[in-house]
Amino acid sequence: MTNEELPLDCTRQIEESIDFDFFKALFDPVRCDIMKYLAINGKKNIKDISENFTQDRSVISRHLDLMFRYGIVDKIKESRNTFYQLNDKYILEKFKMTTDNLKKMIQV
Amino acid sequence: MTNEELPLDCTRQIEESIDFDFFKALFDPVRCDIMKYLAINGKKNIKDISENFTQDRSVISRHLDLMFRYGIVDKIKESRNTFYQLNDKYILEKFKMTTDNLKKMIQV
DNA sequence: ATTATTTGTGCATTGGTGTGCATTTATACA
DNA sequence: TGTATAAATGCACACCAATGCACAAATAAT
Repeated sequence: MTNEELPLDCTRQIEESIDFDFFKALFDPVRCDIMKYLAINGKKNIKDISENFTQDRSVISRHLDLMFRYGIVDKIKESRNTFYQLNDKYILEKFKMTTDNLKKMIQV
Repeated sequence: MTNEELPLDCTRQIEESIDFDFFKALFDPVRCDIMKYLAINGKKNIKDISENFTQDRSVISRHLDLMFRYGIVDKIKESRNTFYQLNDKYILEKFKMTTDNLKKMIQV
C-alpha cells in the first residue's frame, strides 16, 4: 500500500466506526427531550406526546417520523392512533458497536 | 417511595446515563468533519485545519474552542500557534460509560 | 349520514445561530 | 522599532431549518 492511500483508508475506517447520521439524528435537542419522555412514559401516541411539548403536534409528528426512520423509535399504527416507543435495545447496540469500534481503532 | 417520585427518579437516571451536552457538541456537522480531519492528521494548528474547510478561520477557531471546552480535543498553545489534537481516549471513555449505563438501565 | 378524533402534509414564515468581516491582541523575526 | 504571521473577539447579517397554520385523509362513534 502506498502512503497516499492511508488517509482514504483512515477516513473509511472512521466512517465505519461511527454512524454519524444516526447520532446526529439522536442528539437533536427536541428529539432528546422526546427520547426522555418516551423513556419514562413508554408507548404513547402523537397526541399525548405533543401535549407535553410547546411545539405544534405536526412538529412533534415530523420529529417522531425522522426518529423512526433512524430506528430510534418503534412505530405502532393502531386504528386512528400512531403509537411510538423508544427502541432502547437498538440505541444501546449502537453505543456498544461504536465503543467496540473505537477501542479497536485507538488501542493498536 | 411513592409513585409520584418515580418519573423524577427516572429522569435523573437518564440524565446521569447520557451526557447529552457532550454528545450534542460532538455531533454537530462541522465539528464531525473537524473530528475526522484531526483523526487522520493528528496535531494541527488552526491555520492548517481551516485551510481544509470552506468556513472562515474564525469559524473553525470557535468550533475548536467549543470542542476543547467539552474535552473533545486537547489544546496546545505554542508561541503564535494554537494546536489541537483529538482526545480520542476521552471520546472512547464517554461512549464506554454511556454503553455501560444504558446496559444497567435496560437489562433490569 | 354526521360529527369527532387523530394523524399526515403542503406551504409560508421566522428567529436563532452559524457565519464572515474587521479589528485587536500576541508573538516572532529582521 | 517596524513588519509579518497567527489567533481571538466584537458585531452585524443572511440563511435556512425548524416551526405553526390550515387543510386533507382516515377512522371511530353516535
